[in-house]
Amino acid sequence: MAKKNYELTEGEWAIIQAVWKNEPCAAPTVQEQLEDQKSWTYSTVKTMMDRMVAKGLLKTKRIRNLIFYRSAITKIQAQRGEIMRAVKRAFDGALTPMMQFMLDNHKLSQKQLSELEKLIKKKRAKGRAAAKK
Amino acid sequence: MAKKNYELTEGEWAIIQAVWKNEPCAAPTVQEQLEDQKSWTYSTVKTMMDRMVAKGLLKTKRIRNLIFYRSAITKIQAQRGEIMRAVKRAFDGALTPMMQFMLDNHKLSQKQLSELEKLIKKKRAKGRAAAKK
DNA sequence: TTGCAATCTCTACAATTGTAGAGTATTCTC
DNA sequence: GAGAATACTCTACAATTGTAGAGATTGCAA
Repeated sequence: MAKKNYELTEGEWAIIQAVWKNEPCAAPTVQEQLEDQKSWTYSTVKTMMDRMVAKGLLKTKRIRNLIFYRSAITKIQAQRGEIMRAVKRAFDGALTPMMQFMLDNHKLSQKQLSELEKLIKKKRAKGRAAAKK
Repeated sequence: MAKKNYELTEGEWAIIQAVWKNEPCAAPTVQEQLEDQKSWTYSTVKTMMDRMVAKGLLKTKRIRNLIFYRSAITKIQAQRGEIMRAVKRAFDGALTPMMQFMLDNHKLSQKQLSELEKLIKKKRAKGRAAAKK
């Protein structure tokens, strides 16, 4: 299947995070989970969840008269979607400029920087190894 | 002034990009600019632009019977907003994990990687210098 | 001066998103 | 088995966003 780009709304993010943490789970569980972040009523949560099912973000299984939800996309997919969205809109789809922007515009600590540096080195090494093969 | 976080919609991004490129400019100009990307009528563009004025994303100056628009926020601000949005929703507000994700999940070329590495080195050097002072 | 072209104003409408009440069904408890 | 508690269904509504038509204005060309 072609990898679709998922763009979740604010509310959908809140809900799917709760689902990831608890799946499979029923709507009331999710509502309780979110109670202090968002003060949504059960109705609100349920409505959103059902809309998310319609969109293919969640799926359900009914057991007796209870409905259990689980996620239909992974956190990775959702994260990728969010990044793609940002890079597409704000950086013409070019990832490196976006990363540069982040380096320049958000103060990272020395520790964070060195961590990133390490990561990049590792990536580069891996890339070179693959190229040699 | 407190630095507000701007979150533009898809359409607003298209429009403000055209404005940045041409400001100060009139609505018909913007509409023409976008004609092949988006096939929006003049009416559509004008409506969106006026809504953006109401939101503080654009500002206007009327000269005789023409209305000139210019941006009320910089590209940097808008980019920052887009990134903050992503990092907040998808990475709990933590920037480094987001950058790590990008490194891991989007294949960057050797050249891109080494460029980033260089940038990080420079940042670190600068950071250390500042610390010593 | 009369009319056309360019521009603006006003109004509208559908889809999406956040929000939730009211009523219905099911199940547990006494 | 009746009432209480729990979960579900259905319906609705306001704000935002994408979309645009119809009509009013105004300034220039003939």
